[in-house]
Amino acid sequence: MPAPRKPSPARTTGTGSGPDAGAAEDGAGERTPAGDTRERLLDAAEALFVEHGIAGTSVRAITAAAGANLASVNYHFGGRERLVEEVLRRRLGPMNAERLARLDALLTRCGDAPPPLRDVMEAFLIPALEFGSSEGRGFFTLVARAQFSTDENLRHLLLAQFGEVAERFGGVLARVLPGVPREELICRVFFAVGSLCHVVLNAPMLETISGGRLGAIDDGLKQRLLDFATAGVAAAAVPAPATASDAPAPRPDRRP
Amino acid sequence: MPAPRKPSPARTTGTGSGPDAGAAEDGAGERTPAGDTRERLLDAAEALFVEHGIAGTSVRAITAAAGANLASVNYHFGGRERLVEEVLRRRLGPMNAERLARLDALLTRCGDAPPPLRDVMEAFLIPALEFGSSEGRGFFTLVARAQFSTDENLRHLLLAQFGEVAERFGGVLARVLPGVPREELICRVFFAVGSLCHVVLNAPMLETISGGRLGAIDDGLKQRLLDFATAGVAAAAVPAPATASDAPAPRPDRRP
DNA sequence: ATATGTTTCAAACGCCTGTTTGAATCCAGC
DNA sequence: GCTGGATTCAAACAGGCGTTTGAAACATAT
Repeated sequence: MPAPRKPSPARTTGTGSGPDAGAAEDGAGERTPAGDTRERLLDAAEALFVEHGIAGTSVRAITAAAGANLASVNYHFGGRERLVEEVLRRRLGPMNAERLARLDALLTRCGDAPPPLRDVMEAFLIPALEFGSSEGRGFFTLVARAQFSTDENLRHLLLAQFGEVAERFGGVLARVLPGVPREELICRVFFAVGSLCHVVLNAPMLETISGGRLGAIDDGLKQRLLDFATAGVAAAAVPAPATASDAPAPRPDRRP
Repeated sequence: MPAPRKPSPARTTGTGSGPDAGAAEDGAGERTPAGDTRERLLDAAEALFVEHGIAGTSVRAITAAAGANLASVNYHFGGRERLVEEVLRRRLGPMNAERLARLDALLTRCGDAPPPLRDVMEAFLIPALEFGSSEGRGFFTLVARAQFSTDENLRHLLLAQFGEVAERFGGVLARVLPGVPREELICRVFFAVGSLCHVVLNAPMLETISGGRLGAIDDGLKQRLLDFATAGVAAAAVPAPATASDAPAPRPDRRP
């Protein structure tokens, strides 16, 4: 019996009498009177995940930080794993919504003309960085970590939430860089996400490398990342595979 | 007693009679007759770390895969943590050595002229990708994972091994892109490392996103990463911080 | 005041982890 | 053919983990 869950009799899911049940909402909305504990658990878990990683945070640590009983995680969520998912889901939606909102605002502002690439990248990157430093207090660290984790379950969750964002931005980018084939665009945005995650997770390391001159995710660093990603995504379509010749591949300088 | 190590009497380090001892070499070189087990442990650990992550691999799994006794890890290395370090150290040296060798070869080939940026980036990126796909069978996945782990110990290890590489490449890059301030260069290479790690760790995810058209770390993907990183590192020095104006910042097109 | 359903609680369970231990085994040197 | 150091082995240890349990506490409606 390798499956560690659902072992007890009579109780089919979770701990049985708990309100965990459905994946999305529990029907009653959030009018639960003592839903207090649930929220405290989510907050405590998020904070601890950011600091010690998901795998490095125990249910005991979470409940202790939340001032709740050890069993409360199983009661409210039906298990540790489902709590993790809920922590991610809670902020992933708003974050991606802001990305899309910024993109919409940009498109509106530009009318029929294709928007500047840098602004598109900004709409994509900045929300992640903001969620990662001020509002959600480093939430994107969590996303980045989940991205690099070995847990297939988490990665699927991220991929699912990411779908609409990828679709919309992909479409706009194809319009901004009409000469670049679709799969090339996918690649480049993928690369940019890598840089983004690296910054969010390893900003302290950057501080060490630079001897203290860099490190904090401030406006300067944001601009630098934006510059880097913009230039990378805009790289020439199909550069010469040859190595010896110099020529950094002449920029098409395409712009309507 | 929070410290889990060195609890027993008479034995000061590790399990006592084991040959682990010093951090670097144990003086006798590698002429140990039955050093066979030690090597098998390292190989098995590396393979399992690549597949299931470092945190997700138990000493029991390693010893089982190596056909060794459970206690052998403690006997030969003095503990799980020291085994992890050794697995990393064993290949990190050669990998960075190849980076430097490629850089030297490039410099020799170019004589007094500053080498093309793309070739410099290639000397930096390709060894990691090769170690990550053919020779060391995905070893760089391990480095990338350690980079993103919460384990401060591991990250310090990486940083230490990375020192000389950073120094040398930083110097050459400063010569190739004389207009870009040092801290800007550091940042950009840092970003490129992020892309690199993302590719190595999440190539399967790229496959999902692209609908199967991309995914394997083949020559095509390597070239794409190289293009992206080269363009990003070569981004204009200090672009306008304004957002609305288009102008992807005119390329200085500096080249001697 | 009683009955009902929800939430909290302390305690335990079973499992897996890294490590330790002391005896068994191997293998050279004499 | 012993002796002694190196290596392997099976077994156990202590501790942390996620989860379960059944009763206590609470709130609410009748």
